[in-house]
Amino acid sequence: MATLSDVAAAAGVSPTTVSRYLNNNIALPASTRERIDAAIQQLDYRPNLLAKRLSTGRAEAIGLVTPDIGNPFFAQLAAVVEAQAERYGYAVYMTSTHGDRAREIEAIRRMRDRHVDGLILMSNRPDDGSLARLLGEDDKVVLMDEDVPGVGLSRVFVENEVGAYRATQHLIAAGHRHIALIGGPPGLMSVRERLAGYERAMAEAGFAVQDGDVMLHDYSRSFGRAATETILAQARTPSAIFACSDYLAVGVLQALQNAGLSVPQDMSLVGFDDMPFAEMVNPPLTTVRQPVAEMGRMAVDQLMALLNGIAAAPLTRLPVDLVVRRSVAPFHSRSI
Amino acid sequence: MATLSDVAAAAGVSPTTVSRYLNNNIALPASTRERIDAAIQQLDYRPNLLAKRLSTGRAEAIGLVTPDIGNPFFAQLAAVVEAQAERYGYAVYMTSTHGDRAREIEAIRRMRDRHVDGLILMSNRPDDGSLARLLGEDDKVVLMDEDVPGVGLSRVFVENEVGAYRATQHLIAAGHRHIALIGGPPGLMSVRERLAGYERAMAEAGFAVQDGDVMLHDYSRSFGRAATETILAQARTPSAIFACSDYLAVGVLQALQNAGLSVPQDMSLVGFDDMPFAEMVNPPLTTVRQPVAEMGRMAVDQLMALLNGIAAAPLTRLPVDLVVRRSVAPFHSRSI
DNA sequence: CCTGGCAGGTAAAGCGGTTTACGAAGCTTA
DNA sequence: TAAGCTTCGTAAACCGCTTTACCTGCCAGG
Repeated sequence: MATLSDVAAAAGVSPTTVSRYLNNNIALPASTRERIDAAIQQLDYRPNLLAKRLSTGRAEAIGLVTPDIGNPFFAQLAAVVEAQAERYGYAVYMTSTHGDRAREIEAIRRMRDRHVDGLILMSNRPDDGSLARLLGEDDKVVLMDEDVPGVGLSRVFVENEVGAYRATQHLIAAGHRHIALIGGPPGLMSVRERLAGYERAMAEAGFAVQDGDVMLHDYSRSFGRAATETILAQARTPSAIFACSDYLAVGVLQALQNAGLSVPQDMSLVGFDDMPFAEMVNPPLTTVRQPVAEMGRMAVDQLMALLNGIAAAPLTRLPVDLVVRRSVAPFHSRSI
Repeated sequence: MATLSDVAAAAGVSPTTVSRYLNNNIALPASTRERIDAAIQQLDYRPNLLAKRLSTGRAEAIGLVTPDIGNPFFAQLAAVVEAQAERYGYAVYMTSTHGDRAREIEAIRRMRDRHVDGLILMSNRPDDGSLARLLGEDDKVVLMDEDVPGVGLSRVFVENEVGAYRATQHLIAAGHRHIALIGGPPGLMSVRERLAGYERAMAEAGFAVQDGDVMLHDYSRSFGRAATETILAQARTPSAIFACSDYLAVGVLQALQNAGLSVPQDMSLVGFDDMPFAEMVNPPLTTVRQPVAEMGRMAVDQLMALLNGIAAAPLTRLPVDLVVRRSVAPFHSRSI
């Protein structure tokens, strides 16, 4: 590989000159420029980024920490983040934490080691304070999707409360009065907010939320299934379910199918996220769409602002949309 | 940030000593070791990887080039690759090419720039030779899932032909004699091989493959839909379809549903890939499972072998499995 | 008492860039 | 004609670590 010095020698100038020329901080006459360009061309010179980075202290890379890059939601987000980062000329390091504290910490370390200039962090477990402590010392971090309470970082979230409110309202408008909620880990911001939206809609409509109507555990398909089975075993079953994620909703769907019930005739269902598979399941799922593309872009934009020393917005809330498909039907009394 | 020299000064030794101690190539008495350890501890020293890399020339990172990290198939693969690379102490740079030649080339460039030590490359478009030319000069590259003809690189593929053969046989065993195939881009290795497996099964059973029974275009849902519409418009419609990807199969499912036909009663269907959504669609899709976890692991293992100067296997073929769900029924003549 | 070997280090030259500070030559301009 | 400004550049330190080659003192063996 040709180095800067090789180019300089070939062009008959000093390495300084070539470096400054390439970084646009020197004015050179056309003849010199041409000699340098020719040398670069001829030697097929490409700057060694490792050296550049050491020298400038900038890695021109960001880190993306996700719970699981194999999950379509995070994968989509990752795709957008990568595309947007690329527009700024930044590369993206990705790492999956698998809900593991050690790996979250490791990812943050990597940033400190100048592996990356900044970090976009998605967590999916309630923090016990250790993450907050670790992040407290950093500032080139943007939190996306889920909160880490107690740190003064820039955040990009969606309107969880409003989304849940609309989803519940949609069910209420269809005539449902007894609506169950199945949600993720208690303590997680998204869960709290979605629960709050549901409760607000129920309260405004004057409907009671009873014991056993709210089941929180995690955002998995298997919990959707288990929770549904529990619900069906109750004396008074609801006529509709609001599942706080599409994964949960698919679990609900499976449990209902196993029980010989059909959606939406026997049970109405609304999900959250609008995962790619939401329109492929049967029936196509009515759900709350998260603006994945915008989230990713916004997170990168905020991070770039931080890296350039511009104060980023402390909190961005992106709007969600109710996507009406075919998993909700008007309420009609029937015997389950 | 504390540097190596700071540690050395604090421990009363030279930087050389600290460096060699940390890299295990010096034998030191316990007292010195303890002084160095204490200094590291106290200064919270973490080596600057950028400097280390420049010095050693090793990035301890690999690149993963995928057509689209937002696609669940590639996302799953990415997750496995990342996990496996981590076990070797390597970080992963990911980039999506969006089927774009320029971005593929850019990704390969990045490796040359020593951004990464090696590359795992997944392409999804037939190469016109430009990729092969570019790769011809490299050797720390492993090809996964899809071929780039004409380069002498290590490859990790699945048994496409066998998978298609089994899928077709499964339909034949159910009594189907007229089976259509819907596939991806002609010219792509996976397409050619899957087509070959289908043709072999048909030939062995003594069934003709007729004009209009094979439709190739791309691996998208929309083509699955379009191809199915074309098939349904034909005079003689098949009783079963083998879709060369689950995305295609979902498109087929939608087109059939739109036409008022149900699967598997009116049409049997087998997919390929076993995407996460394959068991969520209705009916759950019978499909050929690719061993995603093994592919990813194997690709990383091969790459690590290359990086350590060990010759990697030129070609690894991983076995596939037919996953029987509910989209295939015994043939019975009926009027469509 | 000399020699050789081992334990316990160190100096210094990279790796390939960036950046600060400085300077020579040539041209104006008063 | 001297002062001053451009124009066109350069020398050298530095980023933080690795690595090669070497050095010093001490002890054992002959």
